[in-house]
Amino acid sequence: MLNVILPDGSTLNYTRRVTALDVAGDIGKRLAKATLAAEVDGKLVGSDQLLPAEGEVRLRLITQRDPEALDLMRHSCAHVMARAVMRLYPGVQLAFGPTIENGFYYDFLIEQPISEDDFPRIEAEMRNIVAEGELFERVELPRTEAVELCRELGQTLKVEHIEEGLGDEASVSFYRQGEFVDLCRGPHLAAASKVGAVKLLSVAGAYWKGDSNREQLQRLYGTAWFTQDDLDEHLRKLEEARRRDHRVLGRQLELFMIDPKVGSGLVMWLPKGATVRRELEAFIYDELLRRGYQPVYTPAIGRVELYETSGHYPYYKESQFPPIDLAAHWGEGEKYLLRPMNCPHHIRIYQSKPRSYRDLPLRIAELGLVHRYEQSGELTGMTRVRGFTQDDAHIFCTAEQVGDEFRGCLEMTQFVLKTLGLENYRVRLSFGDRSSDKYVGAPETWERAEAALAQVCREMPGLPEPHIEVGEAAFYGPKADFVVNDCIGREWQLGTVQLDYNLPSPQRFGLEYIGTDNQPHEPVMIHRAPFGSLERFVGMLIEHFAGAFPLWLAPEQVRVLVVSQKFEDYARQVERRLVEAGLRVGTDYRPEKIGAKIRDAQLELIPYMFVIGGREQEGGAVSVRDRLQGDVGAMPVDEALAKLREEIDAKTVRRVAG
RNA sequence: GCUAGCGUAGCUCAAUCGGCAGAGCAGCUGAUUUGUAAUCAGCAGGUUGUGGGUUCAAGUCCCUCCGCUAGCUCCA
Repeated sequence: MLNVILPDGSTLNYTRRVTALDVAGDIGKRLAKATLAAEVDGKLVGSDQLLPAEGEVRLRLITQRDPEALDLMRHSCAHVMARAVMRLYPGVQLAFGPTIENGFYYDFLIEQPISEDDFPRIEAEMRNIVAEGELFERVELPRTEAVELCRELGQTLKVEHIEEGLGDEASVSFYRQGEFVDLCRGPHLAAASKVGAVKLLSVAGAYWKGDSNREQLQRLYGTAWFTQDDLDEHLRKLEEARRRDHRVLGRQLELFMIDPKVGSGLVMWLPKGATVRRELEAFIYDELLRRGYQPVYTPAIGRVELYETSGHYPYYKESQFPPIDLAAHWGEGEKYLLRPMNCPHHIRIYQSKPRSYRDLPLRIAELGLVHRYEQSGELTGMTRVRGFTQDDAHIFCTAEQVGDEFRGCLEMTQFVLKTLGLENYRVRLSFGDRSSDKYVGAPETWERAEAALAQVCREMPGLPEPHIEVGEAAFYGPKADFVVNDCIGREWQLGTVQLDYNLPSPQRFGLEYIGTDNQPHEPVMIHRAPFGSLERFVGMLIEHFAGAFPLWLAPEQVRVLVVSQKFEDYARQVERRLVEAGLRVGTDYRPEKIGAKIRDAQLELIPYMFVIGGREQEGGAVSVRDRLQGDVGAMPVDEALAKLREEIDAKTVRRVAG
């Protein structure tokens, strides 16, 4: 006899074999109709799978309301799409078709390229399949028979996957829908008819098993929701993201440009973007000084030997601009590298004189310009570029000081992110993989460093529980990366704090300090660039604020508008006072109607407008128009000025969305 | 780097089957002197990304290179 325990504690007993769907049917007809799958003793299974004959099982029925449901439906949706593609393109080889955030994809090996023009056909075929409403039927086969089946079906990628990827499994499962059979762990919806509103989004290349030496597949991306409304809402969000694209806003608002004649991936900051950057830099420098960092300036190139010593040149040779070889041009001279990182220069500053334990921790900071030859397909706006400015610093300290210093880095990052209204972020701890030979240094050193990082993160007030990812570390040490959510929930990987026991070692630069025992010791290095690069950081801020920066960052903080050119003299007096008070002021003295001037200033996302006409001139006042609230009335110039000053000094973030 | 798509005026876009390159905004000139999201008129703006090919004829078809977009691979 089988004893089925439901989440509310009630139980049902069966002497015959039943499926989750049978149980749902015994509870209620509507529940049975709504049931998409089931969780049996914590494991997700199809609703049509037989429960054990006897014993006791905990059963939870999954309906649209459950968080797993969407994922399940999207997975079935991937199968429906694959089936549609196989009907339309004979000879297709199937690869993988998992769910992803908000949707799913499926990888196909086909000779003939699929383009977005083909989407309507594929979608139509998918609708046919959903209308046919066939059942997803689970079939378990012994490994050898499974291989045989895939061979018969001509699915050689699946054959390879069973033989190499699923080598340990005694049996493997398939899902069958009419003529369509696919290797799949499941579970699935009971039938294709439960698939909701679907839209194909894009097609792109992908490598078989993620290996760039293997076959290139065609990956079809789609999104799926239970209702048309949910789908429409999702498409609206995608549209919203496009509207905030920093590449579009960057051009519209004249913040930055990238010119192919100068070079791909090389950002030029236009005056308005430069203003935003300058304010951020000033803010960051203030915080660095407050926290005992010592700013330096060092050159953007260095001799190749320097990077051979650090190990970066051999390791990352392919992704650096090739050395400048003076000998090749002039018959004699050395080779220089456009620096791909700042640490060697800072290390040489450390080594410029003997260091004592009294000098430590030594914190050397620089907004350092570095260049890396990123692959052409990687370049994107300001977020992935070939020349960028790291908010870099290197901390040289004793092993005992590592915890405190690491904590200090986290604290400063928290403070800066909070100031910008970026309250949602996570910390990803990237650890080494002991089984890989990619990493340098002794395993004990790694263990110690990783334990220290994890402990500090866990003890840090206000910091979310860190996610640990093994195998993501830099080759010289573990790191903590900041992944920030912007106001529409997208993730941005920004900066990083990294422990380094490698560069100070005798095999590299051989750093030393004299300890209290009058003996030389090896310091530990911390690399930290909590915002990554200014380029990426500002790119993220543009999208986060949708181009409407808080007053302290806004390139133009106030625009003085005259109702008629008759009032220009008074307006110029007001303008002068604002400029003298340190505000960034623009003016509009065109012989235009006031409505047109306001419209232009609104579209340029200028936070405040001071409107001046006869009434203001008589009263020594300005009419203040707030970009967000509209007309807020007239007030004396001093009062308006004080209001703005206060908002600037407080670095107020008034609104990020919209 | 790979796969696919794309590249027309400063910007956003049009140009039927291969048949005289066009509009709006921005710009310039003139008129208008305006009270809280677009005043009117005129003018100018182009070797259709580059180089080659097919054709009587190429923005349109083919090839090369450059660039951009999506994704993959990479990311010190």
